Amino acid sequence: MGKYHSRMSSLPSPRRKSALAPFALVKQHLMGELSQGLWPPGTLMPSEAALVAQFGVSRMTVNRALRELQTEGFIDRVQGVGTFAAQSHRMSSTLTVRDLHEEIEARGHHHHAVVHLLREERAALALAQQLGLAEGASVYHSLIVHHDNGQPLQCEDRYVNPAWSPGYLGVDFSQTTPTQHLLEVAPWWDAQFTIEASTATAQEATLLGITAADPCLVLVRRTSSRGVPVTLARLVHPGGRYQLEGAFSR
Amino acid sequence: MGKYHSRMSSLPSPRRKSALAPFALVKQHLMGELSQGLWPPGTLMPSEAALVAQFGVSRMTVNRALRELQTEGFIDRVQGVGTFAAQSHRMSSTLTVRDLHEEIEARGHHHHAVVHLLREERAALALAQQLGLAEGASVYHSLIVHHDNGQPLQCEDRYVNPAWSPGYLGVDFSQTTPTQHLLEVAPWWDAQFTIEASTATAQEATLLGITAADPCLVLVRRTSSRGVPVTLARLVHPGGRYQLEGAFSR
DNA sequence: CAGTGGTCTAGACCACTGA
DNA sequence: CAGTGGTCTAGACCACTGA
Repeated sequence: MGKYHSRMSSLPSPRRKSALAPFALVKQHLMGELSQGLWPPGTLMPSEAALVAQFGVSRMTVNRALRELQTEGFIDRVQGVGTFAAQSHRMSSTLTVRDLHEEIEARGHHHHAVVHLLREERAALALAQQLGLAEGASVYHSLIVHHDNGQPLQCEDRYVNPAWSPGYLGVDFSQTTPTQHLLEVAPWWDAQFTIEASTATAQEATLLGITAADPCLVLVRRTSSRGVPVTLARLVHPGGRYQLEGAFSR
Repeated sequence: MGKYHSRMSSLPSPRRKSALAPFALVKQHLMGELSQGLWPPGTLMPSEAALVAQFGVSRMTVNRALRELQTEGFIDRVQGVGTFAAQSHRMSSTLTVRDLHEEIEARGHHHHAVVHLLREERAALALAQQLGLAEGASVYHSLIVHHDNGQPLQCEDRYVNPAWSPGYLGVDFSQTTPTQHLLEVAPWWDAQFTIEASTATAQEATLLGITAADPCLVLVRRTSSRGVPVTLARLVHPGGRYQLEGAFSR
C-alpha cells in the first residue's frame, strides 16, 4: 500500500512516465469487466471498501474511478445501497453546440443576420406552458435568418421569457446573436432538444431560399436557467448546408 | 478552515441538509464569474493555491471543482502553466445513442430486422482509408432494415473491419443487431459522427417504403476501438418517424 | 528555481439504506 | 445497527513550465 507515500515505503517505485495513474487503472479494470459481461446490467458491484482492499489504493482513488464511471453512464450508485452495473449499452455522445456566429467566423466565413421579426406577443396556451407562463402572458418573439457568406444557413424562430431578458426587444441582433445575449443574462443552462429531419414551413422556405419539399435539419430546443424556462427555439437548417458533428468515446 | 475536521473545529457547523457541498460552491462561484465575463476566454484564472486561500477549503476540494469545470469544457488547464478560461461558449450536449433494438423494445414496441445483404467485399480506396485497410482488402458489408411494429425505421448500411469480427458474416442479424454484436467483440468505443438532413438513395427509399424526395435523418458514424477502426455505418431514418433527443446542462 | 497542476494517502464525519 | 456511498482535510510526491 501507498506507493505514493514514500515516507513509509521501502520501494519508492516511482510511477513510470507513461503508466496510467492508479485511479485510471481501477477504472480500466472495471470497464474491462463490464465489457466482458462480468457484471450484467443491474448487478451489484463491489463496494468501495472491497475495491480498496483489492487494489491496495486509498478510498479516494477508488472513489474517483467510480465517480467517473458513473458520470460516463457505466454504473449507477446509490448512497446507502451500493454500486450497480448500468442498464444497457447506453452511450452518450458529445454534440458540440456552438453559437452560430462563432461557428461561422471560426470557419473563416462571414456571418450576417437578418432580423425579420422582433416583437412582443401574447402566449398561446401551448407556448405559455413550455415557458412556464400564464396563457396570454407577454412573450418576446424573434425570427432571424443567419447567413454564412451570404447564403442562408439557419432560420431561428425564438420565443423568450421576458422575465429573463426585459431588454430583449431592444437588442440589435444584427450585431449579436440571441444565443450570445441570453448566455449573458441567463447563466447556467439546462436544455432539452430534439433533432429531426423534416421540411420547412412555407415562410421558412421562402426565408431560406429553398422549396417547401427540401429536407431540413430541424432542432427544437427548450432552455432553462436555474429551473426557470428561458427560451424556446426552432432552428431550421437547409439539408446539405449544415451538419451536426460530434464524437463519443466509451 | 476545516468545517469537516471536527476534531479541531470549535464550531462543528454541520452542513445543512440541502446546502451545496463545498466543491460545488467553488464550482458555482467560478461558473458565475465566468458567465459574468470576469474571465474572458483565454484569461489566466486563479491557481489552485489561490482558491484554497480564498475559499478556505483543501486543495483536493478546489481540484475537484476545477476538474469538473474542465470536463464540462469551461476551462482549460495546463500542468506547469495554469488554468485558463475556455474559448467561446462551446457547449457539449449529451445525445443518447442506444442500440435500436433496445430503444424500440423500451417503447414497448416490437422490433424486427430484415437482412438484405451480408457478404464480403473488396474495399474501394475511400472505404479502405476510413477503415485503416489497404485498397482492395476484404471488408464485411451488411445492409439491414430495422422495423418498429412492422414499420421501417432505419436502414443500416454498414462496413466492418474483418479483423475485429472474423465471424461477422455468420451472425444471425435477425436475432441480434450489429451494434450489439460489435459491442461484444470490441469494447471501448470511440466514434465520430455527423448528423444531417438529406434524402435517401433510390435503394434506401425502396427499402424504407418512402420516396427519394422524402426528408431523412442521416447519421454517419465511424467507430474505433483502442484506436483501430472497427466499423463505418450510414443510418438512414425517414423524417418524422425518428427523432434524436438529448439534453445538456451547463 | 518557483509556481502550477496531477495525483495519492489515511483518516474522518456524514446521510442514507435496509435488516 | 452495520454497510454503503458522498465528501472533506492536510499533507505529500511528482512532472511540467518558463524565467
